[in-house]
Amino acid sequence: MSGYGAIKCGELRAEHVGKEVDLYGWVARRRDHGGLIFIDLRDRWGVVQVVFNPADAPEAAAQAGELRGEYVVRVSGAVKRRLPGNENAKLPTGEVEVQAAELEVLTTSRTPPFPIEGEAAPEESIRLRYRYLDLRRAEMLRILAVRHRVNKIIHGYLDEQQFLEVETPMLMKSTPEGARDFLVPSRLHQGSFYALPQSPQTLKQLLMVAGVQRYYQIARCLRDEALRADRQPEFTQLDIEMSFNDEEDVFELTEGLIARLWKEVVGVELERPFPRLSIRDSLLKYGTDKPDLRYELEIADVGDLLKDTEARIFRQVLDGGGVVRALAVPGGGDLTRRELDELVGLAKSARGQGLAWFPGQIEKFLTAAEVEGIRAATGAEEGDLVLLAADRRRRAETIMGLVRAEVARRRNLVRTEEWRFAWVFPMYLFEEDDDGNLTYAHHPFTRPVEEDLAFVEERPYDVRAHAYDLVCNGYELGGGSLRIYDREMQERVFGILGLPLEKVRERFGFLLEAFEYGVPPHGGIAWGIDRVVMMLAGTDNIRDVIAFPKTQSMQDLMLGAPSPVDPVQLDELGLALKPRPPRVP
RNA sequence: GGUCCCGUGGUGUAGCCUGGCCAAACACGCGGCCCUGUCAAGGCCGAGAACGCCGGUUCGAAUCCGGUCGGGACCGCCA
Repeated sequence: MSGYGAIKCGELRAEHVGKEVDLYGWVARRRDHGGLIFIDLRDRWGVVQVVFNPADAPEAAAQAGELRGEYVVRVSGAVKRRLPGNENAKLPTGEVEVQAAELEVLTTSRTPPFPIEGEAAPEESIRLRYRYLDLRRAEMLRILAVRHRVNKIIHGYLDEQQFLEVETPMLMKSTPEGARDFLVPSRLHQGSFYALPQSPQTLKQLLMVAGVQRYYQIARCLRDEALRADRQPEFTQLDIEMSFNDEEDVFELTEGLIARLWKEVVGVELERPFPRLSIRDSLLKYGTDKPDLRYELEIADVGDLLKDTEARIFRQVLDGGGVVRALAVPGGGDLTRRELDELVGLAKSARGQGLAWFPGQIEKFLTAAEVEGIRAATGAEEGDLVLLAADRRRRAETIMGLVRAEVARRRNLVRTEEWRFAWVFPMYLFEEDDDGNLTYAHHPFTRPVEEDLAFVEERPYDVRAHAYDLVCNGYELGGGSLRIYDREMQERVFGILGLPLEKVRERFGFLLEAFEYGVPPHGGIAWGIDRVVMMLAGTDNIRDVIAFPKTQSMQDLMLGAPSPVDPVQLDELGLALKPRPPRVP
């Protein structure tokens, strides 16, 4: 076989006219005229028409009658300019065709379970079951190519900037915080487990101690958490860390790379620098930490305006320490009851009580001054509808964030051609855990804004961090922080977190020890490469940018994973399966 | 842990709300025959689903109800 260097089907052009070629590819279509037979031959580069004419190649023409979809063939023949009037403007190869002299069927194919040609993808489970056929579709090969290009540009850019790519282990150590780990039992150390990396976070910090100074890695990360349209258990990060830097260096580097990617992959010149938005404003105005800025619709806090309200639903929430947030829907006065109910349903899906609105149900419980105040705060104009959510702060934000996005979508307010990047910065250092206790928002090594430590005792949740997220069009594309390098500062933070040094040592002793040997100030960022590729490929689904993804229930429908294993394997590992508790009907 | 949507020949859909006219329609695909310039080729003929599965309601269920399995979206979760 010498087809490797052969010309590609999809690359044939008028300039090749007169050449004798060998073509290798898949049969995309057969048009059999009884005498003449046309074959569309497809490879990764595209499709070209092959003509079999019994008058000049009877044997090949006879064989061609037996061809079926997805047969893999070799065709040799001459590239010819198509007869005038027979060109196909829809095909890049449409000016030419190959006059077949010889046909060799390399392999046959069963009728595929779904069409490889054609735009519409079949149901997801079928695509995943036959992923190799799904990937054969031009759209999927195109996305694979986008991903390849992204990786290549990343390598090139960071190499120019003198970054060193370093690989870190897949068999790591489990830590109780963060996402749930995937565990790997140790055979040699029975009863002990490795953990697959959630991210190379601690290792890249050690590489800074090592003096690498500029590190990056396109790293596979694994988290055993619930899936979403933009989340897979296995995903890929561009992990970056540098020394002697501040966040401005991270922003500059990142923006430069993002700008290059957008320019080279989709031909878009991005405006820089990216705007910045504090986490406080983001949650308040957009109800999310990853705002979509392609539409306005700002949420307003109207709790103060209602501090003396008689309306019971607001009274109760406000007295209970909750908040009231409001959003004006431009021209929303014409929303039907049904549409309003759907928005209420959205609020309920976030476990909220619902929504209030005016003009409408809530108006009779509010004073004219309150209504006017809220209208002013939300910028509502004549004919607008004002939606209100009253709840605990975090929940009210979630509800309003969902409502804001839904309203924008329904009313076609999203400027879909725009790329609205922003840095969410600064972020908070601490947050409240489920039990109302203070915990870290990112990880315990995130560097606080030093001046804010002055009020850490009184208002710990207002302490800012040198931490940032990169967002675009409602997606979080990456996040990072500067790290604490000063021992005193680190111990102080542990103290505030109520983490006894002993406890910390158990988990992160290796890191703390390393930091005793001359640690450079450092910080970095990690991007979700899958999401970057999603944006550049124009899909809203992470499964489309991963060659072999898992379903929402974390199964691989093609491999049939996960699967039970041979008891012998379990025994070798010193593992025994617990009987499943019987189902209680 | 929870909420919601979807599941009809190989594929994509219609039918389901308003049960009987549905052993189920349409398109593509598939098989056969005809056809020397098509390119979503065309023409003729044909095969193919008892409606994911289980149970219930009913004289009667693809259609209503419950459960279950599979896929998806979301909330929680994802330092």
